[in-house]
Amino acid sequence: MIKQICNCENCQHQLCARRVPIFSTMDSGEQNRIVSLIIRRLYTKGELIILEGSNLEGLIIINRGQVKVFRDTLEGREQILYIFSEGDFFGEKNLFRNEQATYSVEALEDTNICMIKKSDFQKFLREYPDIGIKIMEELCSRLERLENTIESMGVKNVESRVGSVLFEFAERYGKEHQRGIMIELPLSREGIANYIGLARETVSRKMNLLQDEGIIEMIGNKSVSGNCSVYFKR
Amino acid sequence: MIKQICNCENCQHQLCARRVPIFSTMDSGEQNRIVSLIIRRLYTKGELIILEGSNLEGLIIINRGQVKVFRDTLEGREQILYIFSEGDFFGEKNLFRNEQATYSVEALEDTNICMIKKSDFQKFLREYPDIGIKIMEELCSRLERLENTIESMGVKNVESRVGSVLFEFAERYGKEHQRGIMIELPLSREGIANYIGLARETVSRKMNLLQDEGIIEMIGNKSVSGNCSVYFKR
DNA sequence: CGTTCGATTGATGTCAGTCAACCCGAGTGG
DNA sequence: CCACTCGGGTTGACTGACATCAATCGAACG
Repeated sequence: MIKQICNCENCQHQLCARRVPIFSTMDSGEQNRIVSLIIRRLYTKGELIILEGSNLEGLIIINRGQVKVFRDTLEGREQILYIFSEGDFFGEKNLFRNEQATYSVEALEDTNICMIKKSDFQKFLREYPDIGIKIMEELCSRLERLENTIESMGVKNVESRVGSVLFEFAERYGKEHQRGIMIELPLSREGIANYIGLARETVSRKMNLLQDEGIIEMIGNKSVSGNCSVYFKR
Repeated sequence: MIKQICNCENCQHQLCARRVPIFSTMDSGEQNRIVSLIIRRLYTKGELIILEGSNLEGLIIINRGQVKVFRDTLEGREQILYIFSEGDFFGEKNLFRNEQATYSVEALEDTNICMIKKSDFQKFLREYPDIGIKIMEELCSRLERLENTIESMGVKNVESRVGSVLFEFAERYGKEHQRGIMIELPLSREGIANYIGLARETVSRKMNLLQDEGIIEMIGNKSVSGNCSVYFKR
């Protein structure tokens, strides 16, 4: 069996700088400079990476794993804002302003992160405008995703909202399969509910409905170790 | 009486480059270079500036006036995403990617805009990384606003959603007044409804409720020439 | 085998959307 | 000056969809 990921410190560092889209335009000498500045951390599933209201020390990039970004609302509900995985970054809001985090971040699975201190990163940003452009592109696509979310939340048809979120997961994590696109859901029913602002029971019901209509097919409904999977049919 | 705004072409150009936060870090020589590249246009109230799906030629900056950014949904509703006014910019999404506009933009009042062609702007961006940083900051605060919107849409308490949007307007357009913060609403009831995803009647009812509770006070309810105003009480 | 936790299902209540009527101020035109 | 229309705002009654509450199920795990 081939060992797919080398676990030594150096390779992980390399991976981080090389795999991440925002550094992709730099040559390897420049990437090495970044590598030398990176601080690594490992979080286990369920661990809190950032607590809403705390201070952020720098830009955080996910090297391996998956996290949810969320807020706990006054009403006691949890609103999930983003699901981030390998290559995604966060903490960018606080690179310039000195404000507290506006959200909490929790590891959905065991997760390796790389951190670049605010001051270091600012230096790079001025030296390599292309990094800034990459970040802008990413921020723009996040804006677009949030705009889509708001549109679909404003338009109220709950069933299509559930469909949309499954479709979003299919695009990001789906694998081609003869029966359709196979998705390992990153979230439980409750998680999905918190992502799109519904009650968990409603998500349950609507997913059954989508299955009855032949749009999706659920497999291993119950938690087989992680969440259930879904086929998005063609 | 002092003429507050000079209407000659040059001054308007100057204003545009000087007033806009994203160019604020440049010295006047650099600003003049930008000025020379700007294309100006005037739109009258109600006029469409951008149609969803059309091609964008560059970055657009609002010099004077106010616009709404929205999408027409399949269900026949209009979802307003942003209200932009003097100094705000849009079209940034298409500076790098060559995609069609994902929203329409309409002038809410007579509006002067300045446009910088995509290619010109990209050059500036690479020359002055600070511009990029300013844009990133602005994109981040838009993200934050959308995140707030999503949280409040997900959390469903309709009355506080109406309150939040009034508070947002108060922060952006409010003037101090002995009775509270005076806001000239940029949107009609229907507009507000389309902004936060409610029915116009519901907005009406909830605003009355907020008034009964002594949180706001409405003046000149009916359209006296533009929209009604509101005091946000202390 | 019992416990736990997520998912499901059913019954019920509530709140916002919808439909319809009406109000009111502003134009308009005779 | 008055009658008319027009458009936004308001109000009331009704309805339906989703939240809520409660019970049950079923897989995983000790």
